[in-house]
Amino acid sequence: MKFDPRHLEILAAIVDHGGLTEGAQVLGKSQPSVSRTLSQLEARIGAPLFQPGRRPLQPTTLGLALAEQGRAVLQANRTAGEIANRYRSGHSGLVRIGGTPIFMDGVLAPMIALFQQNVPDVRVDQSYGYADTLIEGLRSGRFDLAILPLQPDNVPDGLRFQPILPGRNVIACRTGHPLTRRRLVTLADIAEYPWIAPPTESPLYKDLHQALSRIGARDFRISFSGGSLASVIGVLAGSDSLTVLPYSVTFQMAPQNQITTLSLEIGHPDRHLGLLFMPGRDTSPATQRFRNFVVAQFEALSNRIARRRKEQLWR
Amino acid sequence: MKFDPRHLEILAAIVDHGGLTEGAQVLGKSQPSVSRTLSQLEARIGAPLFQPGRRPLQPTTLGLALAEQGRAVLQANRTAGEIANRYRSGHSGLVRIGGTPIFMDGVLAPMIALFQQNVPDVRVDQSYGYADTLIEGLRSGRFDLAILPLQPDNVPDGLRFQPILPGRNVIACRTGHPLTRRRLVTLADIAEYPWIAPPTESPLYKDLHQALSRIGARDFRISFSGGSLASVIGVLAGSDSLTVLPYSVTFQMAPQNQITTLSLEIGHPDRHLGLLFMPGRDTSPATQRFRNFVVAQFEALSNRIARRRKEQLWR
DNA sequence: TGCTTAATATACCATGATGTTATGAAATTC
DNA sequence: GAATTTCATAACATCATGGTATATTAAGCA
Repeated sequence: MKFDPRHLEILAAIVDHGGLTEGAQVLGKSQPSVSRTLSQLEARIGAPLFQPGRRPLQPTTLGLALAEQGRAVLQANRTAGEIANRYRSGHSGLVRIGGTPIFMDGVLAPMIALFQQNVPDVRVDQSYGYADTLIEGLRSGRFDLAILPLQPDNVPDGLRFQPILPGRNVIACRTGHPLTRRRLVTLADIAEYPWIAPPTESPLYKDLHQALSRIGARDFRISFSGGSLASVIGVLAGSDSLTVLPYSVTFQMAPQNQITTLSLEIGHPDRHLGLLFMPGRDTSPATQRFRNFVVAQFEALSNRIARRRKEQLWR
Repeated sequence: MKFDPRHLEILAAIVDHGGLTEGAQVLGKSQPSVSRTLSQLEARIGAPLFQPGRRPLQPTTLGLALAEQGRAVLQANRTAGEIANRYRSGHSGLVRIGGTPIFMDGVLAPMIALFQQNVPDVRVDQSYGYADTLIEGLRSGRFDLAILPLQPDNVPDGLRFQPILPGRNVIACRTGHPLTRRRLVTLADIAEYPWIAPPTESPLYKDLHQALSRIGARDFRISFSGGSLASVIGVLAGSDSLTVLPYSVTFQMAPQNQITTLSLEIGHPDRHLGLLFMPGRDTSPATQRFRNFVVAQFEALSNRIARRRKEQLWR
């Protein structure tokens, strides 16, 4: 024998609220509607679910047993609603992000950790990639969100770019590096040190070349290249090599006291770090929540950077 | 957010059977119907429950979580069906029987025990009463079934009577009673022993008087009266008193070896022991099962009595 | 008892969800 | 790239559900 689970729900409501009228109220239905459903149920089963001819409507044993199952249905329904609500409010779900490795490792990873402290049931799938890969991933729906440096006037068709930080690069070295003792670093000073180069596909790689050629450096020596941020930092901290890094990355890593920046101004690329996504596709609530969170975090980061600069100028 | 529990069931079926088509088959619905329900669900939630653009239809995390609740609904629904089936087949429920005390205690109680060995989830509510009470109880719906001695041509209006044993009374005494040694008991023999009388409302009481007057006994002495079967047997077994009991009762009690019967024929009342019930009222399956069981048991009892009598005659 | 009140059942109608068949579109498979 | 499987869409019928109005019935009370 097969029931309509809604009928079991209704039975449970009647039993639990002691009467047809109250049960109907709780269910948000009219009393006659509930009454008829009950009649149908009893007719289907061929047995009374309530003592017949009793006005405060007392359930039979059978009625009680079935109401129990109705409660189970109600419960499952409720938790299903909960699950959906959590999803719709962005408290659970999946965010698939892609981004350039250095930013991902240096800036975003700590933010993801913070995000998941607030919203632990949102799973974040992170992938590495450079512009072309990321754009393709967004278009094909493999990513919900990409984070990468981009020229704001060069945004791919059909995608939206939300800048979050100006692309400002600096020359980084280990703390305690000989050059950090000098108040003013000249081109001649840096010439003798080897360089760590990012992977060739990385935009930073082009930045490095551009910056060095702009300040007139030529024939610089590359001692290490192609590593992730972790290996770059590892080599940097254990040698007197120099490298080019986004300022945001060095800023975020400042507390660890492993690396620092040289006070040699190099030109800034005309790119902005930002979030890229497809405005057409209906993004999941979790993704939206994550995007808002990242934007807010970068806002905060930007403020901290500005304050820091003001302090340095003041000194 | 509130769901239709049937939709959750459908979702669970799709997930568990790996696809829309198979899910629909299991549910006994057409594939388009299930497909639309799924679309509606996704539309309501505003999120895909299955990876879009995948043909063997793989569920998302959200889909899996909701399917889990759907399974819970399905499970509750299944056990509700089980409960109903058990009820409808008479394997659970309530039987309210009323009957005359002596028969209830002496004959029916052991049968109830046997019945509940087969069908342990059927509850039996037993009440004592004599004809008028029982008839009134049946009419008012307080009893499902009554067991009592009745004249078959004197059945109350609107009730049906199903005879199960002829009303045959015997004179009972303790085993080892002085009279049991005699091959033939005469009126003079029994005159000196006191009598145990059933309660005055009991039909047995009238039977006792009728029987004794029919065999010519007058001025018999009543030493004890009004007790239930247990007290009657108690007094009977502990004294040389005599009493009148239905033969079925003494037969059932023979194995205990407490009481026996005198070979003094007394007249039989024109009543039959039988089941009384209202044919109009829809009896519960458990009641029907119980009635069938009791009838069968009495059939068997009747056979045993007949065999026993044959054996005795043979001797 | 008989009256009053509260609770439940019934009648009737409207509507909307569900089910069906027929058919189209898309993704896998070979 | 054709074949096949799988899912989505369209159009329509129908039945269950929900509503309002009203009758019926049990409980409570004088």
